[in-house]
Amino acid sequence: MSTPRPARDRILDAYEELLINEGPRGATLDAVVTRAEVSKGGLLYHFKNKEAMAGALIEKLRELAAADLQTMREDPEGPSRYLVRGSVYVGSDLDRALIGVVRLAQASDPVASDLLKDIHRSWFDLVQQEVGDPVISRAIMLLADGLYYNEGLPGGWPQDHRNDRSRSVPELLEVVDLLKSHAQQTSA
Amino acid sequence: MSTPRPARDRILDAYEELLINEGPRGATLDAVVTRAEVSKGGLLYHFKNKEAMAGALIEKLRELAAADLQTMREDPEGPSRYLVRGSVYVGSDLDRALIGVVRLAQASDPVASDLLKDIHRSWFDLVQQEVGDPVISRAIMLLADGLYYNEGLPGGWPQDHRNDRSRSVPELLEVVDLLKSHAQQTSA
DNA sequence: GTCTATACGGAGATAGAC
DNA sequence: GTCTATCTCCGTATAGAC
Repeated sequence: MSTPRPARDRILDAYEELLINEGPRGATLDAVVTRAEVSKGGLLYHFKNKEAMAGALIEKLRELAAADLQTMREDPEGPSRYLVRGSVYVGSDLDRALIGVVRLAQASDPVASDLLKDIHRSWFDLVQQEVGDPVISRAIMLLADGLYYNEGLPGGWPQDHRNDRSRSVPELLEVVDLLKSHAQQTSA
Repeated sequence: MSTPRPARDRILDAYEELLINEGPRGATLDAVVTRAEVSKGGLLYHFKNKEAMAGALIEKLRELAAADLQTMREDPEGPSRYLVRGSVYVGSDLDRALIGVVRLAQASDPVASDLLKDIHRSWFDLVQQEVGDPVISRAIMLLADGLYYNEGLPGGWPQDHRNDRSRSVPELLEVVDLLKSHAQQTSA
């Protein structure tokens, strides 16, 4: 007998999922309500309106991202490799919240955009601390961004399945190492 | 006395612009109609419905992309550098159509996704012909993708204005050259 | 804490006048 | 070829019952 998942959590998960798969347009209250198996009134008890629901998702991402940043700082492989590794969508809580909020940002939600900006900047700062050279750091960031968009966003680009995700990551990590070592040579 | 721009063109331009700036959600018939300065009936004379309007934009992109691919093939700097150069949004016809269609794909339009897939694959094929190594080719593609998303999509990621676009491109082209030269060493 | 009923507006689309 | 008028549906939100 597992306790049924609280309605509030079911609602937020459903909203997140719909944002990812259908986009902001598809993430209507009706759709959320159906997916979460609550009534419209039930939803609106937990979240005053749609904006409040988006706000809750954004807050959730803020917390998950802060925790992840700490992990990134402490990762023995270093921030660059951690970042690229983490830029393939595997459906973790962080992945889902992140892509959901990206969708909101794409729909011109300024709070969502601001948070993403913060997160992205934190990543960049860590990478640059490790790598030194800002141009190489930027190239690594772009590589990770491309990866995220390529594979994580349904319809963002083609998900080109010739390149099997799991196989291609170690190869990309070698490219990252190549770039890092070049940055060291330059600074020396 | 310049002849007024035909209504059909004005409509398509307005739709494109709204897709880019407001997303599919904001690109309503009402909004298009206002921006293009036609009536709703006028719009629906030229395009039977919203889907037809999207279809026209997709066709427009198909033609622009085909022409661009030819240019890419013939560019003396080679496909890789051409691609990265072209991956900063400068508001060309191709840029605008491309981002517009990306938005449609994000809203789960399968025709839009398919076309983007084709375009992306064509780019990859040219890059790989030039570079040889598939992993390096992929890294270059990802770099270009990241660039496009970073700078081209309002809200996609942060547009981090610390990195001035125009200044950063030549630096990134050097990274591309670095990757290319590494691919040659590997194959030798 | 969750439900039903309902008001309200916005968006897509049709019919037909000019 | 472009306009106005109008219909319908869907999505958000409120009120109030259980």
